Amino acid sequence: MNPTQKSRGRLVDEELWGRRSGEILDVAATLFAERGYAGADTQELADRLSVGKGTLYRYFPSKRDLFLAAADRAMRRLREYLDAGIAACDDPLEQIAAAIEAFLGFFDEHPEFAELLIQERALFRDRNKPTYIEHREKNLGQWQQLYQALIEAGRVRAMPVHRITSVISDLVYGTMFTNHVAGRQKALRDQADDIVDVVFCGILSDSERRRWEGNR
Amino acid sequence: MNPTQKSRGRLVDEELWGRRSGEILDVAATLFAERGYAGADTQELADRLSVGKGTLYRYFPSKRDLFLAAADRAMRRLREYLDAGIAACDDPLEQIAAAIEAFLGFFDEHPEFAELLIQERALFRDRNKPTYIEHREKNLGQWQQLYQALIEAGRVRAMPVHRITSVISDLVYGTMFTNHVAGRQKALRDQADDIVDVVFCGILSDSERRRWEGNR
Amino acid sequence: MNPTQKSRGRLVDEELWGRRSGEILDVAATLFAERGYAGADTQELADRLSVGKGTLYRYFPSKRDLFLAAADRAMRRLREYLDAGIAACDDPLEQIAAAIEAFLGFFDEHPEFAELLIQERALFRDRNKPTYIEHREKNLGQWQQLYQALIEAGRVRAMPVHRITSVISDLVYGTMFTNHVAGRQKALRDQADDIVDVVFCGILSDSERRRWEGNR
Amino acid sequence: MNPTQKSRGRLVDEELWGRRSGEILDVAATLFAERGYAGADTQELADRLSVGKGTLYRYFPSKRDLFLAAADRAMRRLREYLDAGIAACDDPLEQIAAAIEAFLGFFDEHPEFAELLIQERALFRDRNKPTYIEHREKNLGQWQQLYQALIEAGRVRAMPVHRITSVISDLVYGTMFTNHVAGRQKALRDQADDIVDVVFCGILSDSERRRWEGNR
DNA sequence: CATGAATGAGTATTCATTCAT
DNA sequence: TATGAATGAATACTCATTCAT
Repeated sequence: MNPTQKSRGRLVDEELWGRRSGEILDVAATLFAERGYAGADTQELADRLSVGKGTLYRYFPSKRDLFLAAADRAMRRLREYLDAGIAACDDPLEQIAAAIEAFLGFFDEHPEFAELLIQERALFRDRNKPTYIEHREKNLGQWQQLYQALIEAGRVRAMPVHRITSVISDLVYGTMFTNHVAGRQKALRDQADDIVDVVFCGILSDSERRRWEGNR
Repeated sequence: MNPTQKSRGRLVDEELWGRRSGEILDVAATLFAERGYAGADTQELADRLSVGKGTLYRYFPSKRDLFLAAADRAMRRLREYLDAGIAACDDPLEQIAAAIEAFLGFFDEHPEFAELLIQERALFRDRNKPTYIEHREKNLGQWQQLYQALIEAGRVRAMPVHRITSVISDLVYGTMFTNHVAGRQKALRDQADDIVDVVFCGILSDSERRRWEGNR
Repeated sequence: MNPTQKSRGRLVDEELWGRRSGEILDVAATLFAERGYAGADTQELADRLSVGKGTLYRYFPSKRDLFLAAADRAMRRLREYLDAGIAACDDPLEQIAAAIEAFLGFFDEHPEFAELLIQERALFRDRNKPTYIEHREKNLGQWQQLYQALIEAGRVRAMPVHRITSVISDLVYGTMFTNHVAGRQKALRDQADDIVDVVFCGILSDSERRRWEGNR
Repeated sequence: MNPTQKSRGRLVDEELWGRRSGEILDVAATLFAERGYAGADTQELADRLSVGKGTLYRYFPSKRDLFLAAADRAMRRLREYLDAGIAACDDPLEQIAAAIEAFLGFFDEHPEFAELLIQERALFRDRNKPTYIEHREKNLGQWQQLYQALIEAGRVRAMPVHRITSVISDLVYGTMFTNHVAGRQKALRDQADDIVDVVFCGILSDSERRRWEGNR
């Protein structure tokens, strides 16, 4: 049992551990979404995974931790999905549009993750920050840099960058929520275009905009 | 026990009924917000109201119904609050701005109602439409008429009106949620101004907007 | 609802409460004795009492509290039993003999109470003092006064009174335990006589006693 | 693999077996005493011994057997300890005193063994005789012979020998229990002296003893 | 009408034991 | 032989709801 073997052994174990954790979280996310947190029975989760209930507790110390881990996993996946969407564009403005569409597309493909985020805040009101807010704050900085650069390049109006990030963040969250709860009413692409159109250009006519800006 | 007395008696009863229902819903809304739906004990509700537990069940057939009635009441109050805010302005654009600020202000004053809406969807996933969505759809028509008129008056750009209502609705919901969950970071007035600024004028510079619109 | 009625109502309630508590404790003591603490199922207790499980928890906040209350009740009953036994005698020495016999007789009649005391210490090792020790210490003073008087009257040898109380207490506890666990091997009366004979007169012959006392 | 090697191998194995069993029982006794039977986790036992959980089951078929073996081991050690104490004296009466002191001293040095005996009866009520009672009965005969000889030698009063053995056995058990549970209140030596004084000489004064014996 | 005592369904979690490696 | 990952039986406690008074 030399260090190499040991190390290899550990690697295998860690891989196994990570794989099984992931499987559990995937199935758990779906179950939580289907039944709600309270309605989700640990026994059913074990049955769906074809493992004993005790095994679940070897990986996650409680149902609550399992839920929160699933929510966290959802946000990591969202991040990857967004990054992939953004990377497909070169122009910063197109990156913004792509991020908006990717955000909505992600939750459209994974309604169970939308459900997780909605439930988390309702059930674990004691947590300082829900998973969603935490991830949002983590990404804030890079968006603000991007907007700052666009302002300096004269492509975006001069305004505090946090105004842009706040409005867009809140808008996409609200849209995701409404889509999930009330059902999406139009093509995803069109929906993203609507958002981008309003956020980029505003709703006022040119003449009215001049008047409105003059008044302030 | 003549008809008159009976009728008067009924009137009195209905008044009493409505008053007590209202008291119950007020206290219930606060309790649900403090403890969450599951954590809210009917016994504690009865204690806070100084009535027996059985009495609650004379007014509402179940805890669930009580919760949903409280959520519905919150939305009625929101409606009244918005109407009052809108009525203070004459200009349609200012009415829009006022409605946005009133919406955020309402939930700022009544965080327990924000909590109710958040919890409702998480807990009663079987309901066709959450209270919030139902009320939103109920008010949709009048807003669309208002935007249609503004477009015809050349004050708002020509675009499908649902685009405007969707974006604004989702944006204020998302903002309300974020405020409630993560705490509001700036003055309510400034926050409303940010939203109005972006929605009315967009974020692009004049030159960039022309280019962007040219590309479509 | 004048004070008298109220008072009467309360009395009735307290009576009812006390009666039901007592019934529960009686049945619980037997069940704990039969099955042991861990083996005693709250459901079975409820069944034997023909009440719902929830009712038990209206009277006792936990299984543990129920057990401890039953142990405490056992000690109160022992005390009453001892007092009755002692009261039947006038002569102090006969009172001592009577108390010893009563102690053994009590646990002979109520083996479930013996079981309770034995289990208590094994299971609730965190308690400062088991019920038995607490009651024992509570009664210590009066026995010491009695022995002191007997010494002053020249009926008991001059010696520290705590020596007498300790030895007798430990002896009757040990005898109770052995009887309960291994079964009593002789008539209760004879057993008590054996104890009294040894404690009162010692085992040494007269000559040997003189030698032994001379050596010290 | 010739017979000799095999034989030697077996011998070695048996030694190893015995040594490891002993180690396990030592650690187990301490753990059971610290946490109680139910609170003692086989995992923690394995950890303290730096072996796998499965290994424990190669030595003892169940947790219960492990506990009982530990209790049995405690009694064997007590026996050795008593024998050593007795062997230090020549005079039978002094041997009795020595045995009493040794008994109390043993459990004073090994409170974990006291705990084991207390727990055993509470938890394994199905056993015919607890370990303690079994060992006690095993030693009964030799003590009775000793007392019989003392009676014939006129050093102990004429009385049934079982009276003496019962009283002394029960007394030392009760004292051990009280010491363990409530804490010893005086020097071990003094405590033993108290017991011996009462058992040997009784508590009555000479005159009262004559009267008492006359009455019977 | 009002009460609140009684109910009992419903569930997360633990941990001794097994057995494939 | 030794291991420790996997198992699943077993159980106290809560709290919405009922209904006799």
